[in-house]
Amino acid sequence: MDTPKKATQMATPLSKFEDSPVFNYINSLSPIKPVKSLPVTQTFNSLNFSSPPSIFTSPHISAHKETRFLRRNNCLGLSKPEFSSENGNKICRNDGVANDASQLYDNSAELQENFDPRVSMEEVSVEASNDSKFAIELPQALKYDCGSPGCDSNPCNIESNCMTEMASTSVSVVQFVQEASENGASEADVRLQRTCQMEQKNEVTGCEWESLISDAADLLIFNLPNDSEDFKGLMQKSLDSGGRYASVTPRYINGQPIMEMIDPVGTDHQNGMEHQSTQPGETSILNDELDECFTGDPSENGVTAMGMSNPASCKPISNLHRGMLRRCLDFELVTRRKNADGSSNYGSSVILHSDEKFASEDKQLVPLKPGSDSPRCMVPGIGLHLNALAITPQENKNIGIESLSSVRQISLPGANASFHSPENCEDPHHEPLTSASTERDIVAVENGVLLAEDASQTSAYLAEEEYNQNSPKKKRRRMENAGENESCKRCNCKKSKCLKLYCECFAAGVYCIEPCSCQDCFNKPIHEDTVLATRKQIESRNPLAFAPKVIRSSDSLPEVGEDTSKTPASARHKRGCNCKKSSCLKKYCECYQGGVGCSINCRCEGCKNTFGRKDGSSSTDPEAEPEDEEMEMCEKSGVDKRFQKTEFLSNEEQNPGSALPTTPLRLSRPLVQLPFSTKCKPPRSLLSIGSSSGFFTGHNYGKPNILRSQPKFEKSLQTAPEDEMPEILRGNCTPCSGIKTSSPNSKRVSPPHTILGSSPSRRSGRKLILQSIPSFPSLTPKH
DNA sequence: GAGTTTGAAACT
DNA sequence: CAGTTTCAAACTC
Repeated sequence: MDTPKKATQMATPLSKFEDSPVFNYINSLSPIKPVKSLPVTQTFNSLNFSSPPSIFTSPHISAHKETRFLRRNNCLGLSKPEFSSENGNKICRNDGVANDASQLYDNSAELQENFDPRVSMEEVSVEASNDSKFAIELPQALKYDCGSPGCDSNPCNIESNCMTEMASTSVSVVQFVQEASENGASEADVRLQRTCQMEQKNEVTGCEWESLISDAADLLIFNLPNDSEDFKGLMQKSLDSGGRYASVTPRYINGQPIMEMIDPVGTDHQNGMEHQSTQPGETSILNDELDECFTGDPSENGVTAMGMSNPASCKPISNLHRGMLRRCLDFELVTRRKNADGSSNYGSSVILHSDEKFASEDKQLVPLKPGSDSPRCMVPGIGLHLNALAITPQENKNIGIESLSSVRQISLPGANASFHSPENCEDPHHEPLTSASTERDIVAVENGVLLAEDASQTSAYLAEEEYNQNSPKKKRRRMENAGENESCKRCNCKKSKCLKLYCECFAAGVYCIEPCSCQDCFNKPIHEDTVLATRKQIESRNPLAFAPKVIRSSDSLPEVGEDTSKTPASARHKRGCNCKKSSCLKKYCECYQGGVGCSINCRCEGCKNTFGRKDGSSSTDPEAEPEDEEMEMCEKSGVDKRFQKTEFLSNEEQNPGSALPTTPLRLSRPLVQLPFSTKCKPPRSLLSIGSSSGFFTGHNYGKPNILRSQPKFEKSLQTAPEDEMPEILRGNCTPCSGIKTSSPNSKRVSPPHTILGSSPSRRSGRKLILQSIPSFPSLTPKH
């Protein structure tokens, strides 16, 4: 039914594409048929930055990423919307929300055009296959992505539905979805199933898919708890599809693989070999992103993906999951919490969002990678937001081991970690209570919308998480300290039961995990209620209790004028310190610890804060005082400070504006994470952040990296000559700014400084995020 | 690793 | 709001 239409539609678009020089170029490049499709995709891209086109658009990695994000978001949104509402249109819209695609969706004609290219792609690849496949093909492709990991027929259907929706055929899609949900007998479904089966044969596993499949109908329904799982599946699917799309297009361009990907079934026709490679690649796309984060080399992604063989397919899937998980960590945590032990429900939906955001924004998700990094570190270090990240590592491990099936587990451990699962501590990750909660809230409340809102939001969520972590300087410290070794280590509370701000974990909004040496700890998922209640109490007393302590002076702080000059980062400690003996030259001083200069708010005595004295001497003016000592301190802390500052800044950016106690975290997280994403690589503590940061682009990268590195740097710096340190610090400043900018919503949106600082635009973005995001992670998580 | 120092958080 | 106590991190040895 739809297929014929599509075919017709396709024809038009194809012609257009063919006309385009790009198309011709592509054709010339790739002997494979797909070439046509490629050009088309590109054209689409140019035409619409939106998701569908983007998916196909191979062109730029970034574009892909974006597309991924968009798509993911779309998918998510779609899935949710679909579930929530049966209207395909709505779904499309939701998808479109994140991306321009929405417009496309809105306009059937546009959609068709966009789709057409895809279809054309499919056709090309599938040509042998029936026209009807076109419509199906897209879905298949999507499925492919999802399915590659191991899709079940059902999942495929779902995916296909999503894809179709995503693609364009809102109506047809809807029908498909409905059919799938209802009967799953639609032709498209059948084909999809076939494709999925094919894929399954080729690739292995799709453990999650199984669940997804089983839940396909449910997914449509999407109920909260269980939905989470479904959501995950959906999200994953969507994500996968999205990611694949993006990746696919390029691949197509590069070679047939893409085509294959698109047409699992048809692809076989073309080249089994390619298929494998492509599939892996596709699946790997997301993985690649993740991997990129891990490896830090986006460029390699493609290679890795390609390199991945069938066996890899499984891995890729796992990777995908990782990405999903990572991104979703927070959400998962939340969901897990909700579900409590019921591991079954993941906050998948939420997670997906987060993941999507991360992935989308950053393909770099690297943060995810963090997982790859040392899981431990990730978990512990990350803290909340970070936690998620931290968790991710574990997740990654789990994922790797468990594979798709493990997804739940992974998600649980990783994302939820914080939420943890049932096992409080065991969950290694603390999870950012807040983040989890926030995620949940978001998911539950905003659902598709939030998701759709986009990566930016997701980033925001992440930022929140980060915030949580960041806000607690301590966490960073831990992270840093633990950094490499102790990453896992957290608190050592003995009397506070980890339910007071004395506890870094609690203060950070994360659950205590194994690394913690706390006694009688109640800051565990098991005691979620208690934790939340306590948090509320504390917040009731001091709404900003969980807000980041360091704020960007420029933005929120009134102090700004003064401090800005003082503090390198232009960040200040909200309350200021009361140091009397440390001269604000040790970490006892929160200002120093935070890498910010002391401000008017400080009541410190004998302030020698290298970052900026209360008097006005700026950190930049270290000479003023004991430079030597300070320098050293600075260096050590300097690095940290940088991080902290950057983080703080980001936080502040988020928070400051927020200044709102509750919300801040979320914001901060996203920001922080973004920067981190770039870091992906090594920084443990930051890992989480890094993962999030992945979104950010260049600027962010630098910052994130720095942040991550901090811990290491600190150590190294400590040992290193002072001179170097100062430089670093100096460098940090810029990085920080960059980070700031990037951090908030996502790199894209904001320009660095302006955004961070006071720039309204930035705020607006953040605000949006904040709004969408539940207030503090900690509180929300539970209920 | 144990003990001390420090300053924030919590309490009054 | 100020003073005191409690607490855990930071620091030192």
